[in-house]
Amino acid sequence: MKHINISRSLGRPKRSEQEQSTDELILTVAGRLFMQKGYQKVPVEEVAKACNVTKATVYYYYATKAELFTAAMLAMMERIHQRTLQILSEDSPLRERFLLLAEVHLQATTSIDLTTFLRENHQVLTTQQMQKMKEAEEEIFQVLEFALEKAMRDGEIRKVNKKFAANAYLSLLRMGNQNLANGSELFKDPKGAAIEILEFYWRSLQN
Amino acid sequence: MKHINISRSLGRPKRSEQEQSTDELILTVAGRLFMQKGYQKVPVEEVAKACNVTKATVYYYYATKAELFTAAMLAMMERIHQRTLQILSEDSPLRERFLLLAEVHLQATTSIDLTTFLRENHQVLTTQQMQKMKEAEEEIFQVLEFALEKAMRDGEIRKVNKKFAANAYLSLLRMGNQNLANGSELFKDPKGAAIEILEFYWRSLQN
Amino acid sequence: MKHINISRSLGRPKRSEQEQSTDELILTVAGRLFMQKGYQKVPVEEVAKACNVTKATVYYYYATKAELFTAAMLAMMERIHQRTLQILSEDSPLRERFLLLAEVHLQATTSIDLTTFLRENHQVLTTQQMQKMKEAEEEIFQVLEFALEKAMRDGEIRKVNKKFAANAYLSLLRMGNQNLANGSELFKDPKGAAIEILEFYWRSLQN
Amino acid sequence: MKHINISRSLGRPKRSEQEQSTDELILTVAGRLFMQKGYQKVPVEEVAKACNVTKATVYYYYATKAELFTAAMLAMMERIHQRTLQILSEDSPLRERFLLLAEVHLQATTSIDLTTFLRENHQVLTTQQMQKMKEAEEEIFQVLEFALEKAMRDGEIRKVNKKFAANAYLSLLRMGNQNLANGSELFKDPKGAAIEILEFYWRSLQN
DNA sequence: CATGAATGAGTGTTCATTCAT
DNA sequence: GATGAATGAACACTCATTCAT
Repeated sequence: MKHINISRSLGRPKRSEQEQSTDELILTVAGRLFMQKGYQKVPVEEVAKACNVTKATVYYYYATKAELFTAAMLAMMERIHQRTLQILSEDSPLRERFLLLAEVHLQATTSIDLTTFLRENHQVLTTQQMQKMKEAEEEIFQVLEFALEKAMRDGEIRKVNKKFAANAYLSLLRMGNQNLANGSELFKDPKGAAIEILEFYWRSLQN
Repeated sequence: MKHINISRSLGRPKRSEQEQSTDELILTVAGRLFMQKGYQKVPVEEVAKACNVTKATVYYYYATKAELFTAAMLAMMERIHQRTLQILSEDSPLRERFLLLAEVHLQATTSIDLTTFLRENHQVLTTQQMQKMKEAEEEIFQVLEFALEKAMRDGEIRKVNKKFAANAYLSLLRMGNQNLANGSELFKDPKGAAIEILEFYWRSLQN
Repeated sequence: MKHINISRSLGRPKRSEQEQSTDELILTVAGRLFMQKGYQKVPVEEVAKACNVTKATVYYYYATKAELFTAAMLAMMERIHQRTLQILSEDSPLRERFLLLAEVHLQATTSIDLTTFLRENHQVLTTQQMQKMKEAEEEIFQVLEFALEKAMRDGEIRKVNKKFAANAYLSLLRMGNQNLANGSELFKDPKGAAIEILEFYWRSLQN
Repeated sequence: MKHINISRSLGRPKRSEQEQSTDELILTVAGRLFMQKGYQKVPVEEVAKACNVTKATVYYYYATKAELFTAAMLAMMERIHQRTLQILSEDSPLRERFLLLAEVHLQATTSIDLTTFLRENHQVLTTQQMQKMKEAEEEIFQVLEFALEKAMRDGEIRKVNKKFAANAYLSLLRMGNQNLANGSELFKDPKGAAIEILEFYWRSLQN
């Protein structure tokens, strides 16, 4: 209703937040802030200011803070979902695709791993809101599981519990993200981290 | 007036909270609550009430909420440290010790993985407080790394970056914890989870 | 787009709200809502929604909320005025006319007694707005007073302060309304209430 | 618990609000303000300021605004109850006692008639809070009804529905209060009003 | 050792009102 | 004639913290 989506260049959707409609701008900014500081530590006012609008404007579009949070997270997850889907749709060997995926996600500020983050903030959300989040999360997992399943069928990797393998993969990526985020000397750069993580992970999948 | 502790169902009451001195009681209870709900969502008042004392009493022992948090976390980490140290000090094969460690920690409500938790709440702490936490965390890691190093020297596992391996191990354990915590069907019980996780992890360490 | 009025149970919908012009519709609906919940507890938005228009539309017709309130109340009072005038214009004995008036008003959701209601909300109105209200109220009183005066002249009732008598009459009607509105067992139905009230009131007017 | 009632001279409890404990002070002031301007139009902050404390202090004693309101009203009603009881307990003729009661209440800023007032603000209260109010109101009515009943038994007045008669009496007093409050020329002073009202009312009770 | 009282600085949310279209 | 977008000013309520006793 309040959406007037005026195009969206598929290539690099980063630059020029000014072009977004106000509600989209709020969504993007809120998502960034919530991820950076956590739900509790971002007053609605801060989101508003970062968007050059007033608190009341935020409430014009999103009825409650929790709803804004939900919407922002869902949008984020959808972006991740798409990016993941796109990478895994190529037809190179799974190992290559997983490596690429790792690189991409270790570079992104928005981690693939909303899991932890959501769990922390799950208490403010209504059951329905949580449900939506779970579904969105599940979709992302399914993309991974599907790719793993195919690789098993093709004999590219050994038979494993695909759910487990998907979880483990994301878990290791999250570890990478965190070590990159804080100044740990474990990894120097995303690329190196991706390689090391995948090399380690892959051993567990090998025939 | 005597404390009349009317039980508190969640998380087994650490045998005989009544016997602890007030400051220890506060520490324990605070630790439990912070872990359950997160730093932001636990008012000092709540800690106080759960201890049958007043807010002012909490402040009598701990100058600020952040300090209480720090102290509670350090105590927790110390307990984990000790437990970990104890398990890894035995002289069975590393794989067995890691399995046991996994079992123990997947059963505990207090996860071995404070890493994530600390990162969330890191903004309220002073640099000094963070420093202490880092050190405590580091100690836990070192126990793992030491065990891994020895196993490498003994040829029990292949040569790997021990820091990386320790991180990966904890990362997978955390994944286990989370899947056990929310109702995911991935694992049915801690024991099974421990086995599956270790089996997966170990493949990456094998010669 | 057509109005799709999905019924609104409380207070019979004043036959065919759809036919009214928008400004009249707003007036009617606002009147009903203000009476039901009180000025303060009816946001302009609520009036708008109940009319299937937007807030801005309400402001298009009425410059401020207070003005809308004033207009709605005046319209209401005018209706009451007319109804009262009509009943009291008949030439049956005063007692009969007062009884009929009582019945009619105890059945109406919109009480004859705006007095109290206005007093509550008098602080938001401008002096001029209050003035108009006072005048409208006064007109209603005058109809009663006129009838009382005539009855005195005709010897139908004893000599009393007509202003006082009019006030007392409305006061007792209000009491009736309230006892009917809340579930008090004092009265079972409007008709019975009217009879009882008039019987009591009349004794004070008798020669 | 938070009450430390340090005496209370039975004679004239008006003067010297400073002697009251903070919670009592808040109660008194809140009562006065709510009666003057209505629940909605008195921000908690205003109550606080009028007491020379901060908003937070008000909330220290009363969990919500509605609770403060309830407590203040109950206290008021209790005072009215006591005053009424005291006056009606004397053993002069009912007419004299009712006259005195009328005088007293027409002079008081705090009207005997909370009925209307409560009805307006009833929507913010919980059912339980409303219940308490109703009970307190009922008690006041019972004092009146009891006196009326006795007068009937003694043949001082005719047989009437005592509930009705009590309601009517309060209704007329309220009318008096309102006409005294706004500048209506109907009454010049409380004493005169009391006399006129009682004279009118009494005719309906006479044998 | 422990507490009751008090507070300052938020923080989510509401709402009357304006204005360009 | 009607509206979507935006806002400023309130306002209820929370909470970490202080302090005299």
